[in-house]
Amino acid sequence: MSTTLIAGTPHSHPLYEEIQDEITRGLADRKWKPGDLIPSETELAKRFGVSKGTIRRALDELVSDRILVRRQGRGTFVATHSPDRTLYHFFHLIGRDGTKEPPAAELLSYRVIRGSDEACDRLEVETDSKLVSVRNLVRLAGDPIFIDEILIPQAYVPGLTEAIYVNRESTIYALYQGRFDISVIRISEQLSAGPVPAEYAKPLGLRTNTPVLVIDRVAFTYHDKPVELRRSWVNTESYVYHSDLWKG
Amino acid sequence: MSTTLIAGTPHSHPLYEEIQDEITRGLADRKWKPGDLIPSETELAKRFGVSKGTIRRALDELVSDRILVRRQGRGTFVATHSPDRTLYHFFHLIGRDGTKEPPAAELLSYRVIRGSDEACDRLEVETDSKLVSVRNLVRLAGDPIFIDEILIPQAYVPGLTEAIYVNRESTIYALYQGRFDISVIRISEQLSAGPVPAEYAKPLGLRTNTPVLVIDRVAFTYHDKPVELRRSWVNTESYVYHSDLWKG
DNA sequence: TTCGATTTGTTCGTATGTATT
DNA sequence: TAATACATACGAACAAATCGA
Repeated sequence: MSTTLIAGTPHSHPLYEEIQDEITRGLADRKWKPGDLIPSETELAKRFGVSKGTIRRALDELVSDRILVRRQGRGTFVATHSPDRTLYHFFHLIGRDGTKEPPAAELLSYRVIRGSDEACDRLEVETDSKLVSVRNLVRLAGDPIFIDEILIPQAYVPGLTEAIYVNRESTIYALYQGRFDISVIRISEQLSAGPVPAEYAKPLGLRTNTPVLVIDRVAFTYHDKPVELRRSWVNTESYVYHSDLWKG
Repeated sequence: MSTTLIAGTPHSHPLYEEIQDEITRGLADRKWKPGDLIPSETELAKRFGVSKGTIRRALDELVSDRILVRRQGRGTFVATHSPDRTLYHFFHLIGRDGTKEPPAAELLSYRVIRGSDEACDRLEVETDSKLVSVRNLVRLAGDPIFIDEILIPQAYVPGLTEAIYVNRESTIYALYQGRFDISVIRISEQLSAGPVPAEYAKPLGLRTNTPVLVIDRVAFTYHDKPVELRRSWVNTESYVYHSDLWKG
């Protein structure tokens, strides 16, 4: 109806995509927050002036992307970074025998720095922007397995302090979401191998130059906006990175 | 309507799942082969005695898993291992600058061996089964980047010879599919870091003990049946393993 | 080139089943 | 129990792409 058709431009978007965009915009604008119940399919159908089937079609992809969660008899909710979601969706280290262990982070350093050109570029913020830099030693089943270096624009986490960071419950992504309204919904990782950095050999209990897995991660929120950079150095003696293709 | 409802047993499977299973069975049994046109939605609806909507629902997941491909105006086809599919779906090495290069394999050795207990176990074949073992040096943009060791039960590729292997067009998975009716539809990989094996240092142009990325892959066909093991040692100086989560 | 038949893509509406409150 | 919400299934209509006559 409001889909104005201009001659020559075959206005390719189907209705359900437009509605999907509208809903995603509502999520990005925090009209609906993680954990919230969004309007029922019937209500949305009324509001957008389309059939229930079209609403379902619009929600389908958001549900399969784990941005929304449908619960029969209750409603449709905005997904949250519950421990299990973060653990089994964004955490890919498993034991060589297939076992999963919850990570336990120990803070090594917490600083505010000026971002390098490359970091600012990848985060799509101005050059020299202030970034919060956090380094952790992470243990699995008690053993030190990897070291994390996290970079996030300070502007995205106003008021964050070392104390708040350390005393958080649950994961970092849950902290971003609960306290700063930032929902990480997608990550992109590049993996390579390299010698363990000199200063990390000791905390990881490795000899100099031992090969470690290097994981470079960018975390994105809605509309593919990058919000966090993270580099991990992993001792892969007992744990490996698991990638299942396809499907999730 | 024909879904006979027995009191107490809440006939757990929805209709579209049953139909999905039927179709998957047809694929596994090679009733429809890769590249084939499967019956139209209308025809399938008639054949199964359900509505077109239910057929679409049944096909949806197979399409999103890239097992089937829909083409408007033409029909629905069984997916094939076209070069681009294998390259962009099962091949995850990209340049550090994001560039993609087609891999060019050079045969190092082709043998038939007795599988180790572990290999036979992971391939779900009898202990001591004969396996074809292939080793390749793979170049990207002309440079030797990684080495492959492939293991596949000989029973799965009857008549395969070194000549056939070397003279194949396109990828190995396309060979499995075109000549041996084996469609790889899913792979599972475990990544770790380690020193380059002594015998591979030279062909890869690396110094002894240089860290390389080790990729352990299991390839599956329909019904999660494992068909191939593969281990790769990758020089990650210029190329990295890319993993996008989520979505494909 | 045009036209019609076929096939998938989109949208609508309705009915009924099942889970939750 | 009743109301509500999602899940499944059916059927119909038209749009868009394809292909051959």
